[in-house]
Amino acid sequence: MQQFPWSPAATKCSSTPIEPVSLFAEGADSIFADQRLCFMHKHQHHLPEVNIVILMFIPFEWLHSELSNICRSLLRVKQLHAFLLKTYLSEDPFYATKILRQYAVNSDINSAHHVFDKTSDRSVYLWNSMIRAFAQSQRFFSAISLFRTMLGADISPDGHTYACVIRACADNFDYGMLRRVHGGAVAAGLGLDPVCCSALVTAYSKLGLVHEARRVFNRITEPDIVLWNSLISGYGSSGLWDVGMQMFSAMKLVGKKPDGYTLAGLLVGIVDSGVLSIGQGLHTNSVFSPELRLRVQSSNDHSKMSSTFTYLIRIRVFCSILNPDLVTWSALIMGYSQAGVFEKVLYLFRKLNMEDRKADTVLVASVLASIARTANVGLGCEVHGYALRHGLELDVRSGMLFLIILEAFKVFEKMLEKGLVPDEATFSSLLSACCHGGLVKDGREIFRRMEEEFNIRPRAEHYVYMVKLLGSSGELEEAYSLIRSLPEPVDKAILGALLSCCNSRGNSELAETVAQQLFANNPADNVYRIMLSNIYAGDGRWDDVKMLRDKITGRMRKMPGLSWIESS
DNA sequence: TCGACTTAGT
Repeated sequence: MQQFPWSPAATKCSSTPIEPVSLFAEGADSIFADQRLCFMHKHQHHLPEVNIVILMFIPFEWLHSELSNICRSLLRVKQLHAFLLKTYLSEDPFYATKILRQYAVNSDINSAHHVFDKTSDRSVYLWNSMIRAFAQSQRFFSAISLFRTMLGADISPDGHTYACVIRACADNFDYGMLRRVHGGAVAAGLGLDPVCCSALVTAYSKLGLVHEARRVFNRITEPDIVLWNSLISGYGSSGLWDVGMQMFSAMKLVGKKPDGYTLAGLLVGIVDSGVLSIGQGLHTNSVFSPELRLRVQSSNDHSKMSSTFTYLIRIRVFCSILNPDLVTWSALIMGYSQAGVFEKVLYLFRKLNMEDRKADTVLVASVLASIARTANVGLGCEVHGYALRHGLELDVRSGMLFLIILEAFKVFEKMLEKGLVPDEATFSSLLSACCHGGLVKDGREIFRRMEEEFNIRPRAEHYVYMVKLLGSSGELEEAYSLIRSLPEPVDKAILGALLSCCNSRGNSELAETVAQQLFANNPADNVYRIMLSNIYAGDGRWDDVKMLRDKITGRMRKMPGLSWIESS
């Protein structure tokens, strides 16, 4: 960092501490045109004996915003760290915490730990950030052991400390540890701490123990918004979105204003439950009437429920929230998209745009993929146009497959007309198109013709398409019998496709059969470990879950959600 | 004096 000569402004004011801003105002900008302006610490006791020493030509505002924004690269964090080390600020636990967290964000846990070690004056924030860094990088035992060290240190853990550890327990599916830490929090007098309790509610929900979550919630006399949201999300992800709706009403009754988290929690539950994919029929305005809710709860015949119902819920909920974030928008848009209410999808897309928010690639891709199921080219083009205008086209090509759905069969017919002979690849494309469009009947027909009419033996990829196509439309048994007609060992991609369908359709019995088979033949494959552990979790077999999880390394240690546990 | 607890999707 280049040192600048003393500025006239600085010498003039040298007898009294000055704010960087006033220094700037006094015409220093010409001198510091290139290098912002000099700063000094606001606290008198930090100042050296000389009245003013210019340490660096960087303003606090800049430094703070640099430290608070997430640094995109490790190099940048290292530069900032090196900069701080040249100043007395590196001793300050506040700045040490900021740097530590930036290292953690960039997955450099060793450097984060180094910062922690080198900081002698450790605030609760510093401890918590280090514990969180360990937990988020899946170093569960380091997190717990640091937590234990903290218990013996001369600083007391607070609600956030316990929240970090509790979350780590849930992420690690360690129910026993969760109970112990919960007990510890109560013993430490944090049993009613709002932050700690929010984490507990989320953790218990994540383990499929939403009733336990509710018990934690019930002990709090005046739950804050985060606690409400945690519980509502817990119900949503546990398949009990209707209870979530009741909590939502209760929440408004006591005057708590819902926010984006509330809505996302509700919507996720509704979307997950598949209620939205149900057709038309019932028309009513009394969205929250007990009568209607009863009807919905007691009805197993989902076809009686209508998109009107969920549409009204959504709009109501949405309007009651002032400033929905992208997660909320996306949850809503995805809900409409999956429900097939595409005019709403486009309406919200435009609205999102007008509010100066930008849909990200995942949202656009998801919407396109789900429009693909309707094979509506016009809509697809409109959304695709949106993607192009926003420079998202590179990421959404998978969503554009719907065009090939429609075109594939036309091309195929033309091929035959011209006397061309289709080959294996031709049928791959056709079956792929059927998969994307959910065209079960066409798929079956093409698969049959392929062998009978054109004398082509299906390869593994053709079976994968068929299994996906059948499985995702609920024809699990048919998919399984197709597989059983094959000689052993069955290609793992085929079995994997069926397993994935079993999981998403909630058929745990068949899923376990398939998973065991896969697991036996492919012991090194993490994907099947995760799917299998998901099944074990559903049966509360936490020891089995942990055993599998311990063998998984890297990014895949993050487990999928367990939303079906409570409902199954 | 400042930070932190809760949410989705190909």
